[in-house]
Amino acid sequence: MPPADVTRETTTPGGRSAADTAVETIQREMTAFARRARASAGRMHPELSLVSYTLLGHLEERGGCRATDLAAHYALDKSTVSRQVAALERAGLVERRLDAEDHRVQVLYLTEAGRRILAQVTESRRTAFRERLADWPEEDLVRFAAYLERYNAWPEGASGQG
Amino acid sequence: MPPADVTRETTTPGGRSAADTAVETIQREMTAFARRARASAGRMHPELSLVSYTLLGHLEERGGCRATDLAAHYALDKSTVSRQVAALERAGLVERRLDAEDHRVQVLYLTEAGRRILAQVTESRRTAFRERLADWPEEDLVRFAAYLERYNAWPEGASGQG
DNA sequence: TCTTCAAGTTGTACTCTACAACCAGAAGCG
DNA sequence: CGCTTCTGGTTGTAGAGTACAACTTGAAGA
Repeated sequence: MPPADVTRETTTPGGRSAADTAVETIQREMTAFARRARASAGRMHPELSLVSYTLLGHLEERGGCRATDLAAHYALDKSTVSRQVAALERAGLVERRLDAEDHRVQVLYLTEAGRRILAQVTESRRTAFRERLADWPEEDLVRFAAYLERYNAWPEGASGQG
Repeated sequence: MPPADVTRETTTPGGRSAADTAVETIQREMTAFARRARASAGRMHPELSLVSYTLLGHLEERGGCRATDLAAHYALDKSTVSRQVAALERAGLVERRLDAEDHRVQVLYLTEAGRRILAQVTESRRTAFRERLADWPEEDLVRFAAYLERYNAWPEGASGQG
């Protein structure tokens, strides 16, 4: 693990910049988080997987979109989305309506049940997050949120993971 | 989505505390990250899944441990760990040695090949992270890293996700 | 019209995962 | 000692999530 050519200010006694160490930590912690998230989400909400949850969330936010848009936005294969959507439809959480303009596309909408489930899971997730972040000073919460947004703003197709 | 009874200082014009909004954002962004991480890690390093990677990493860090320890540490079923370890052994990345004391346990060690692959994937992941974080001021990197560590320090079994 | 493109579906296969049933060695206890 | 119980690990089975390839159907252009 060579020190690499970062040209930043601070360096620790070990010759490694503080930025280097921080990047290392960010990598490790993001990885740890990712590893656990899916499983623990599944344990908490067996009725709605992490993927289904985010798909429903996107639908709610957009108010309706095409399967292809979901695939592109989440970097999933269209077959995967097709099956996910089919499952959500079977469960009565989304409905599809043929586009009047283009008969190939079907626009997806949340049903009432879908909206309800989504709100319910969102609320329970919110509670869990709130509990977890309960003793953080507001200032830190705001900064952490900003960092995450900035981190995730990285374009989907780029090389960085996540 | 009711405002909920948070009793913190700042409130926005909309009557929602800044802390509330921040928690919301943290939840959304962590979820988004988790959803994408596994797939993108898999695309980047087909030779070493995210799970295998973290298992090898743990082995390197600890210098050898039991399958049960891995299962406990990562909240995985022992059967899952058993199969993962079997695959890693087939690939020649780890080796098992029977414990002299207790003939039920097999202690796992990284092989040379395992150490090499791990270093290689770590390096390539590090590069990707570095690229992604290239234009962050050092101060922000350090703070972000600290926040993540603090966030992940939440005990494994607790209700918060991740 | 003929070709090419785009949206979705279906067949197939692979990985990760959990749960349950099981085996083998260890430990405690009569 | 011998029985029960506990612990570490493997195997059978099943299900979710995913990708890739092949296909269908409708739209758009040459």
